[in-house]
Amino acid sequence: MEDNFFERVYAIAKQIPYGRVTSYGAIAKALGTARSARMVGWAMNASHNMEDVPAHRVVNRKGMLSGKHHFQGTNLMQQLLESEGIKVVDNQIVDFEKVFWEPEVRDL
DNA sequence: AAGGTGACCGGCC
DNA sequence: TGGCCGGCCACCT
Repeated sequence: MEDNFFERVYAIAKQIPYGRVTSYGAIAKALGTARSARMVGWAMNASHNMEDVPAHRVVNRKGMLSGKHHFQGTNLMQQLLESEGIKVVDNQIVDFEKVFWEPEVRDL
């Protein structure tokens, strides 16, 4: 699966610690393509096949569960986050700044 | 090959 | 984070 860009995104997503979340832009930035945050989201879309990718820990910069609509259950994403101790209210992560985790920038 | 799309971001009102 | 607009990059048909 080392075909392309997706692999990069997955590598970062897998590094997200338990009980922490990050944003698409942060991942994009770590990849060196900060402006293509959209591409990160697109990559996450394909992450449905990758069980190792905790896509539920990836939200937009506002801390809103923008991608929850793409999960199986309507509230699955929120359930997973709360299960990790992250408070979620109205599709928005509470204390987003506190649980936010910035991925390490790895230059390949 | 060209055009459309997307789980976004930043800027501005 | 109230809402709208443009840009940006890779993927798909």
